[in-house]
Amino acid sequence: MALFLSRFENKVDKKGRVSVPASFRSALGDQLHKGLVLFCSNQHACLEGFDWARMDEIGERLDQFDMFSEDQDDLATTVFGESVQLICDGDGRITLPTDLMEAVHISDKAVFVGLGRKFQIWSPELFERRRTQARDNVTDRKLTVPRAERGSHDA
Amino acid sequence: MALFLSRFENKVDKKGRVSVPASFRSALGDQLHKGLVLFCSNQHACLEGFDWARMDEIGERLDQFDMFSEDQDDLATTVFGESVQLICDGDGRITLPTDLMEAVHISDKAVFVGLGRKFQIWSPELFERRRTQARDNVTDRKLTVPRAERGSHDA
DNA sequence: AATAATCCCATGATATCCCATATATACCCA
DNA sequence: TGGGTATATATGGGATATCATGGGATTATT
Repeated sequence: MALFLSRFENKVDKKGRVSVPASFRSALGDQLHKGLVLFCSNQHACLEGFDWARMDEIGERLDQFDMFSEDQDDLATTVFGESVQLICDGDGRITLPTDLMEAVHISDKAVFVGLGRKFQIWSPELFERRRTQARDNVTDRKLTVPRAERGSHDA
Repeated sequence: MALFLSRFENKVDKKGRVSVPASFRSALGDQLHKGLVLFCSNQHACLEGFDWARMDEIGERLDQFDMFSEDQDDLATTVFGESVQLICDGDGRITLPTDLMEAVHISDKAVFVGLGRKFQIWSPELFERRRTQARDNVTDRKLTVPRAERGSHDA
């Protein structure tokens, strides 16, 4: 499955187009033609991006909730209801919907941040803040990558 | 899995290219084509390098967190967001990104230090300092290599 | 027809490929 | 053992391809 790495700051032109980093595109492999799925993060002022395979998996995981549970509905509504599918054009660009851009304060520059299975899109200013915050959390709370195989770890 | 050993001082040309030591390359084996993953160390003024399999594994492990957990995001942002994937060219060289070079004060020479599962890249001057410091720590504190099987020692 | 979305091509910058050379190490044969 | 040759590795430079980006043309949309 796709693995998204490192950071890229790309320009957003006046039509709202941004180049998806080439390495992200190649990470998608043959999933590329299905495009990306974007939605507003619930935690941060940024967009979250996934490939289709991952969206499928999110569906699976939500299925583990009790059917008709409120939680499932809430999550499904924010994740699936709010998400958009964007196809790359011939030059590897996507056009960011204006409402999403406004929601996360992106105007003329966008930072793509690889987070492994997913990636995020930030305004450069907000990401700088987020970057130090994440780093501080990791050191303060001594977070480490969990060992293989154990059950889910959460805060 | 790859084992990185010993030290090599190689030149960095004006394009930012360095030869990856041949022994490191052969340690990578068939992982070579996927390249190396580099990022700034949190402890020292140096770069840390892993093979791709290792990165994949970290992605795998982070997957065990609940989706959208804060901890997962913090870790992923610092681990994946800060790292870069570098592919060796036909002559076994990588081009170091300028921002990484500046961060660890590498200009025209780079020292590759094998550390077993990972390796580090230093500027020759800083490494000399680090070398004596590490040696002193080991003798002062009588450090030894721990036995097998116990808990994971990870970044 | 007016507006927006998509496609297509041009450009500059950067990174990648390819070949030439130097240097060191391993190898071979007398 | 010694001398010489072959192989691998490191390094330099120029040609080539890729990528990000801008602008215009073309097609949908209503």
